[in-house]
Parts: sequence; structure tokens; C-alpha cells
Amino acid sequence: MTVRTRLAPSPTGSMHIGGVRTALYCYALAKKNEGQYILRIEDTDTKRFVEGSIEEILKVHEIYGIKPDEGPTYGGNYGPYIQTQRKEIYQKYAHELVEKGHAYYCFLFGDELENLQNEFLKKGTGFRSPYRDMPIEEAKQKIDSGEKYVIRMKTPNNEKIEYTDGVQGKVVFDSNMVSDQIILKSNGLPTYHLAVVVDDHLMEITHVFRGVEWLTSTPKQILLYRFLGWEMPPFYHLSTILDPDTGKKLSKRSGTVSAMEFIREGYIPEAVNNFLMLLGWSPPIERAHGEKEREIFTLDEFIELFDPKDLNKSNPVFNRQKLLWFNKEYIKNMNTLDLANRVVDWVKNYLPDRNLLSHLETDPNLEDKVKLVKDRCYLIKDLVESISFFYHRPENIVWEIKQLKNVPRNQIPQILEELKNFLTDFSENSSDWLHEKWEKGIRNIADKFTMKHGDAFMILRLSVTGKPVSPPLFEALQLLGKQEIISRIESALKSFK
RNA sequence: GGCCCUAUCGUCUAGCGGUCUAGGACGCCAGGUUUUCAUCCUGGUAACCGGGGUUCGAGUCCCCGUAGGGUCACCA
Repeated sequence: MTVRTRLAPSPTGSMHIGGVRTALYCYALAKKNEGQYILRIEDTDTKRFVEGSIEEILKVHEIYGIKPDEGPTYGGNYGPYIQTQRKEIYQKYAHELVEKGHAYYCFLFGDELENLQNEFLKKGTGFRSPYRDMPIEEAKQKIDSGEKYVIRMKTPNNEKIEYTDGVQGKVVFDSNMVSDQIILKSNGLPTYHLAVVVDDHLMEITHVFRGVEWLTSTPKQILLYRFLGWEMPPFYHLSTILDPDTGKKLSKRSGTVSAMEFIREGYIPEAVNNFLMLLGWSPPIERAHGEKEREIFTLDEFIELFDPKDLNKSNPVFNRQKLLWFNKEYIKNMNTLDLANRVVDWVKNYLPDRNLLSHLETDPNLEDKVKLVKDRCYLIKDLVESISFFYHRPENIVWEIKQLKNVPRNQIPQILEELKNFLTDFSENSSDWLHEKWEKGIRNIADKFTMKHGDAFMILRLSVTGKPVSPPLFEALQLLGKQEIISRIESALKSFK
């Protein structure tokens, strides 16, 4: 049997980061077993449809490296993969269910419906409509006369519905608690409950991953599978990612939750994936007492290691600091050329600064610059910021900083003058143009003014980069080039006059 | 409120009856390296929700309590 998993998002807005985690688990199980990962769009709620969200779901997959084998734009033999395009299929099964006596036409709407529903809610049992037992012929007459209707499933009474969940274990429900759920809405579209069952069956899905919020609706699907005479695939109800602030489902309130937004902020998709996979899953690796455990996993390693049995039931809190740490690790350890390309792409896609972009695209030494700053950055954004001084001369340098509190202000121009003369004497083309050689000379200058070496370095740093924090100074200067350094020192000097 | 699920350092987690004086990671703190900020080393801080059982023995099994989450739609 080939393993087939699917992600079934609703196009109702930005794709949530939790969706990526679910996708990761689906994808991993499919790929581990050389099966297929399918993307299906559940857009049966036309009111909540948001323009552009299908495109975004596709884009998120592409960026995060999760490639569907089937789905919208990917094709496949089980399409269409967008539910509104499968309307007739659901209708056929819904009516079939009525014929078989497992569902019924219901004509209850408005206040009447609401009042009855409230009664059942108060009683604490599942909703049952008075039309449940109306003879089918009578119901059909009403329909023929143009009455509006929905189709509800006929939930059996007094029955224990139990099944074993792949992550939650054995779960038992009382059928009296399960409502006669609407499966076909009055507009002719199915509700989720019917649509998933039909599609998962028709698309030959073998393992269903979804959030625990679906757990209590599972008996409805179990019933539907039974009514339709189909075998139900194993279900895996995944924990909910919790918000660190509210303790409830992760929401925008505490920060970014959109998968695309993380990328826009400068996160590396591989790092986000790594963080996500470990939220509720831990690798089955033998651990020696006291030995450091591995935290970094590539997608391929994850696929290899993944097994649903290692999924946790309890809900993890989304720890942004740890995500940041993962990102930093990925930036630090990434191949420099690859990283440089990503920097350019990021600026191209998410920064309006076209000027900077053209600098980056034409810089033959970009890779060296990236290399210089890569182990000090958390985000791609930081990387861009750290190297931007190469392309932009400092303006309005602030000399009154605590790092220079021991240096008399009137001494600064003197030092700069010395520095300038000193560097001017080097030939950029000779073997003298090496930062190791400057270092000694600059230390000598500091000694001459009886100041700390670090202070002299700081003055140089400020005049050239404009900031008290910079990448390793000498390597950076070497990359900047002699002419540029000297002219930056000169303009710093001018600001003193 | 009914029903379902969960409960180990602040957070992510390992643990699947004895090897637990409970391990790792993030964070935080201290020290070292260092021209800034980082990186990098070294060390430290910090947890089995409470109460009953079962057992020779419980973080690990059972029950109750407590706390948290989910769910009760013509939304998915």
C-alpha cells in the first residue's frame, strides 16, 4: 500500500505557521514511505474565502521546501483538488445517504432552529431535528414545492463510538452527545464533515493528520465512513501550538504567526522547519546520560527519523527565542555562497531599497562580506544591516559614546589625522596592504596618545562604519579598500571643523 | 456547564517500575578568549502539580482533586 497523506487548508487568509508543522508531518510520513503528499483546498465556506490565499498556500509550500505530489497546479489523478469544484460529488453521496436512511432532509431554520439548538445545548446532548423521522416521500414533496432544506446525518442513539487515534490513543464517545450534523448546506455545498470523508476516501488517503481541535468531531466522520461503507484510515490528532502570552491557540497577538510573514522578517525556512518539527515530536535517538543531544535536523533527516509514535499529546508553547536561535544556527552554518544568494533574494523580495539591491547584485565580494558577519546575525535582515555600511557612507557620526568616555573629544581629530597618514603610506597593491600590518601601526598610534588600543580602534571603527558595533574591523576595512577608508576618515575629519 | 484530552526545569523535551543524587536544548547567570558587538569554550541556575492507592520499589501504573487546552455552527 502506498502511503498517501494530505494537507487540507482553507483559503481563508494567511497560512498559519501551525499549518506548516502539520504539512511537515504529512510530508515526512509520505516521503519516508515513498508515498504521496497531496494538497487539497477546502473552500466550501465561500463566505470566508479570501482572494489570493490559495496562491499563498502554494507559495508557502514552495518556500518551505514541501513539494506536493498532487494538488492545484500540481495535477494528479484524483482531482479536482479544490472542493468547490467537486460539488456534485458530495451532493451525490449526501442524497445517497438519505436514501439509505442514514441522513434526512431538514427544514428547520431561523429562530426556531436556534431555540431548539439552545435547548439541546442546555441539556448537554447532541442536536436532533424534529424532521429526523419525517417520511422521505413527504420531505421530497416539500422540496419539490420549493422549500429550502439541508441534509443532516442521522446519528444513532445510545451507542459508544470508539476508535484508536494514532497519537491520542483510544478515545470513546457517546453517540447521544453527537449532533445530527448538517452535511449538505442549503446552498448545495457540503460541510467539512462530509467533504473530508468523501475526499479522503476518493483520494485514497491512508493517514489523516489534523489538529486536535477536530478530535471531538471525529465520531461524525466515523459514522459517515460507516454509513458510506468505507474503511476509515487511521487518524492522528496533533497537539495545538500555544501562544506564550495567552496560553491559548497561537494568535497574532503575540507576534508573527503567518508562514510568509516569518520569511519576510528574515527567517530561513529550513530553520523554521527545524523548530516546528520539534514542537511536539522528538527524534527516537538513543541518548546517553549527560551527552549532548542533537537539535539540528535537515528535512531529509527528519523524514528519515519521523514516526507518528513519537508525537506528543500535550500542547507546546511557541518559544520565539528558540526559533531565533535556530535561525542563527542556520545562518552561521550555511554555505556562504548560498547565504549570499539568499541575502540578495531577500532584499529583492522584501526590501524597497532598490539602490542597495543593485549594490549587492554587482558586488563581486559579497560572499566575503557575508562570511564576515554570518556568525553574529539572527535574521537575514540583520545580515543586510550588518553589511550595509560597505555600501553607504556614515552620516552624522555620534562620538559621545560610552566606549570613548576616556578619550578627550579634541583628541579625536588628531588621531584621525594620524590614522589617515598612516594608512596613506601603505600601498594597496603591495603585501603591506594586510590588516595584520595595520594593527601594529594603529597600536603604536594609540601608544603615542597614551590611550587604550581599543579606543583607537573604536575611533577608526566609528569614522569608517559610523557605528560602535561592527564586524571584525580590519577584515572589514580590507574589504572596503584603501581609497574608501581614507575618504571616509577625511569626511569624519571634516565634521570636526 | 456537558463531553474529550493533557500535566517533568520559565520554555521545548528525554524518561516507557529499579541504572533518576531526573538527562539534553533555548533562555538566564558567572568565568575564559576577544579591538566593538557577537562567535567560541568552561561552569552554574532551575522541574517530576497535590493527595491517596498498587508494588519490595513510582517521575514512570490506578483513582480523586487541582490546573491548563480543545469542543459543543448552514466555520473549517
